[in-house]
Amino acid sequence: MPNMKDTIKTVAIDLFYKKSYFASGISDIARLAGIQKSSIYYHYSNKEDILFDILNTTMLDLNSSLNQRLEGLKTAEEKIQAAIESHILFHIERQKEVIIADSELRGLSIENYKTITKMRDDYEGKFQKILKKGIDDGSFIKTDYKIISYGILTMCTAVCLWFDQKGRLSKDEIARIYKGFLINGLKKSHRSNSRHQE
Amino acid sequence: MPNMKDTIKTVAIDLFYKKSYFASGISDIARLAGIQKSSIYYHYSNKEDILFDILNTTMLDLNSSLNQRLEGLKTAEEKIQAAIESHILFHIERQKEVIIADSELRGLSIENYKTITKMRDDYEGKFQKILKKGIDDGSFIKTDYKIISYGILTMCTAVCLWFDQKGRLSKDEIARIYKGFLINGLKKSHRSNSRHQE
DNA sequence: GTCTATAGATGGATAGAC
DNA sequence: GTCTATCCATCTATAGAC
Repeated sequence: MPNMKDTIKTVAIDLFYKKSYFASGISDIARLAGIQKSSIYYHYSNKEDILFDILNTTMLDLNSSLNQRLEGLKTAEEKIQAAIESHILFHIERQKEVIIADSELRGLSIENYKTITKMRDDYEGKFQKILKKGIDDGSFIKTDYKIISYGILTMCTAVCLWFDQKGRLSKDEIARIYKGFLINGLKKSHRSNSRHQE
Repeated sequence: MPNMKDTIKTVAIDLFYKKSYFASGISDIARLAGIQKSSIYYHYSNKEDILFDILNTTMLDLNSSLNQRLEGLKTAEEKIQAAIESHILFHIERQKEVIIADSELRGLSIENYKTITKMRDDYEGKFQKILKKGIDDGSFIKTDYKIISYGILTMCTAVCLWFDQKGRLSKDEIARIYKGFLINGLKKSHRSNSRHQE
């Protein structure tokens, strides 16, 4: 039994995803929510407020998903695998919201913009910390960890753009393939390993 | 000496990049181009026509950049390196346009949408063909070449989102780092190589 | 090829009744 | 908490003079 504020938020997510924020009108939201457009303003102070609510919730949830998934893990390799998996699964499960988060930041006021990008930067920082540790302790190849963090994150973020619920592969299979590829790219060529056979 | 149509296109690229397509008005474009808004309609039949012109040119140029760069190359490894480099450099050199191309497809009519996505799919197909060849001939690890093509392409596409002209690294350095990382991820662990020392 | 003028619709937002 | 009614700004696009 969702209250009206949740209903408004849900239809707004749908609209912003399908038509973009600026192409969606308050009247569109009201029509889909089944109320008059003036009633929107009882729940939200203006249009941007709806957008901010969506982005804020999304970033908070993204961040706590990562924190939960990392709990108790020790090595950089374990951690980066868990972080990659968490990021991919979130970007599939919350497809519409993360697409909005990735494309509608221009709809925010300067202040709100800073709030959201700060959360995003903190989140990225956690990936960078893991990568740096793995490079420093010799688990990963020597590379520019900042640039590679952008690479990994944007590659896994973009899954939300092409993932198809009815497609050939499940979200878990995609996470597995990406993890394998990325870990292979991060690790050295194992020539120093004791194993000499596959 | 640009003509007025080019001027309109240039300021539209700037506006659509900064404010998004739907948040940009014909009056904004006219003001920046230094003419009255009605004069826009002498050069373009409507607002969408401007967007389509931008996207069409961008896709044509992206595609021909790739074709030129691939000319004469033989092996899958040579080809994928060249393709990655071409893709990254284009996404830095034409930053504004590719950001529009990646976020404003919803502004197109069904017909125009099909035209642009067809060009994008053909372009992606070239990457997939190279990857498949490399997997089949044993140069690359056995993996899902379609999924990995999305990974490589979206990772290199997203460079346009974070690249900073005044930043620490040049576009060539970024291309080199990404190429190294991706090739390392695509190739086997060399355990069968004759070299046993770094 | 660019102008002035304007049509006609829709945008976000507010006032005040219930 | 939702409604009706309305304000005013802005939007895309067109007509017709120069």
